[in-house]
Amino acid sequence: MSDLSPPLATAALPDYLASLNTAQREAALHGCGPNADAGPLLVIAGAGSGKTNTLAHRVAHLLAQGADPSQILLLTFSRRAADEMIRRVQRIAAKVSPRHARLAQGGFPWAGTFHSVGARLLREFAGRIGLDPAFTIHDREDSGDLMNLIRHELGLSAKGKRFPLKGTCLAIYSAAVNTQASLTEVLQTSFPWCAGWGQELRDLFLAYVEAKQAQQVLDYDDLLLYWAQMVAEPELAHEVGARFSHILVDEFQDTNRLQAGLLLAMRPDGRGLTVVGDDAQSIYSFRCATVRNILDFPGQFSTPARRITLDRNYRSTQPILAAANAVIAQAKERFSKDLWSERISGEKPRLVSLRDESDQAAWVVDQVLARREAGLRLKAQAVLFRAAHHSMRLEIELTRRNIPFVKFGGLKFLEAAHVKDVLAILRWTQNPRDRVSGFRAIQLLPGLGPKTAGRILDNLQAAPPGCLLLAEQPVPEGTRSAWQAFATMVEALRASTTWPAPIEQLAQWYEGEMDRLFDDAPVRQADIQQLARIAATYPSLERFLTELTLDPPDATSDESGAPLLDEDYLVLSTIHSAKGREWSAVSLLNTVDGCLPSDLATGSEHEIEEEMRLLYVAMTRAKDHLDLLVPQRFYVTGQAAGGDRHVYANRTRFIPSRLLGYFDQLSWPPAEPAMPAATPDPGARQNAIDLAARMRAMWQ
DNA sequence: TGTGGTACCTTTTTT
DNA sequence: AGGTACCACA
Repeated sequence: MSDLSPPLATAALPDYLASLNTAQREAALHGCGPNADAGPLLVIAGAGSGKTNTLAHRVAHLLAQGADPSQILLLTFSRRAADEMIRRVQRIAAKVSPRHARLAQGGFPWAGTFHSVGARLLREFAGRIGLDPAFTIHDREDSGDLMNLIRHELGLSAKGKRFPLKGTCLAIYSAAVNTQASLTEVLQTSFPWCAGWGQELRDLFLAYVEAKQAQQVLDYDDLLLYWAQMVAEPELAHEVGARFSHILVDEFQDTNRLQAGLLLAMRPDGRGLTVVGDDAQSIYSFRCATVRNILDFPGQFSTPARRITLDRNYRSTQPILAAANAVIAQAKERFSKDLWSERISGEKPRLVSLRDESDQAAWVVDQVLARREAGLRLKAQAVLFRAAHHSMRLEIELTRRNIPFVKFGGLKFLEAAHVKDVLAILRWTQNPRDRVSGFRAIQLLPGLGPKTAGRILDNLQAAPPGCLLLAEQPVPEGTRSAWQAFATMVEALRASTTWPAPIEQLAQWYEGEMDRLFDDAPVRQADIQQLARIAATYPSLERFLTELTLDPPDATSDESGAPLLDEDYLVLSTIHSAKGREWSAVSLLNTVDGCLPSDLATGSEHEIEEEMRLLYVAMTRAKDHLDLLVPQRFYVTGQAAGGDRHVYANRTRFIPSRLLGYFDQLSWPPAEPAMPAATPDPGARQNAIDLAARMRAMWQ
């Protein structure tokens, strides 16, 4: 190994680091070499500054220095980001030596999100912390259902509408956990309208926690919370920390206090700890992420962390960057850098005024096709938007004109009722104490509602464990035979030791019930088959359930299977889901006040600043072409088809007049003088509505 | 008492 | 596409 680490000052750099610039190289080499010390490192990496590449080089270099891949903890924002990182590490390692290439090929078992790594650690240490290693993981909806159940049991729903709804309760609970603040504090700062319910909420949360423990169920927050509690024990903290020679964290600006706390507990002196982030791209404060994590990081350790800034942008042309810099320069709390680029271009980003959302959709499609004619693949183009439903008109237009697209963000595969049904049965199979899943599963049968389901679950709970009396549960006469079939199937699933045979059996049973449960059963049936196919790629039921909950397939393409992946398609994405990605051409829909900033997020200065960062993130995704679209009119919902009630929208407040110089402005359709067509054209609108109806009719 | 149907509303961003 | 409120039927 010593021959791999000559004194850096005198030796030539290894070839595989030659492509990095000075700052990137310093980040990759930090703490390596004879006289260096591997103290904590903070990398401030601006948009498009080669952050992933730098981190990947650092990991590859650590391997070259003799680090063991199974001792590297690599925390990323999503499974996809982790995979991308590992692919690059493997490419770089291949340049180091065949031995290192093999080493990297073996994989990085501890690369993933905070939540999925937490789940792995907790299963492994379950015995030591009084947890059943077979615990199930509830997603947000499951957690909401359980919260609702408790809310009801405590009689809080009976007090009328004034008690917060389940979603709000869960949000309050989650905020308290993730910010590590007291309930009183959270209520005061974030939920002042619920402040009067402090004691009731405290009771509710206690009962919620007790229910989760009795059912051996963990929610998203628990994966972090149990992890944090585990490493709060010095002995366990040392043991867990010692498993990892290096800890690297990507997108550090989007971590919350709980996450920062557990890093610190595992690495009190910061040795071997690297965090990378960009305060200008912090867009997850609704998940309790705090920029303070980055700001406070250097000072947390006895020797302050080293700070390296990457401010050279390799992605965007200079005019795009100038506009983005001008937008983010308006931010009040801001502590870094202006990005610079050498990519000269005469093309400024465009600000396009359009009549309404239908024109916006038509215009975007025209532009996309024109660029494809000019040789730019659909895959190199993307359409971004603040909220998932903003792209609805565009999706209709794309479908009508036969242009393939993939949408990221918005409604998930796993949130569809039929997928949740199947998963609920599987979870109930794996963990009979999981009441939320059982509750949902039982009610799939005709004639069985909440009351009967509750009674059956009570009976099962009272019976000694392992006693199979599901089939004997009292159900109404008319349901008798259906119940027998259901009970037989569930018991067969429980007895099964093979995988994935059980899901085939379950899918078969469920498909038989679908005609009764849904009007549009045929469409949903395809999803069930897809789910079975996905399941078959996991080694066991437990792994399937855990990883599906924590790393759900996030694009429509993941659902519709492999065929699409080879084809060319346009990317539609929420700004949040576009994080870390880049395209040659980017169009941003609805760059108007009310959409960006969202009118639901203009309550505080804090929220407005975050909306501004969202615009910044969206703009910095573009390499060569950037269009910001400003539809002037929005038709009001809740009126007859073709109705003409509408509101006028203004350009986003984040691009005030004095910034207009950074953009080329144009209107579409171009004003046609002397043509009365500028007045509303009811015929055209009628057509648009008709198309929407035709889209629906395809599935009716 | 419990279930199932209908009408109406609302939909930020996500591990 | 889901949740909720309300009403009708077993």
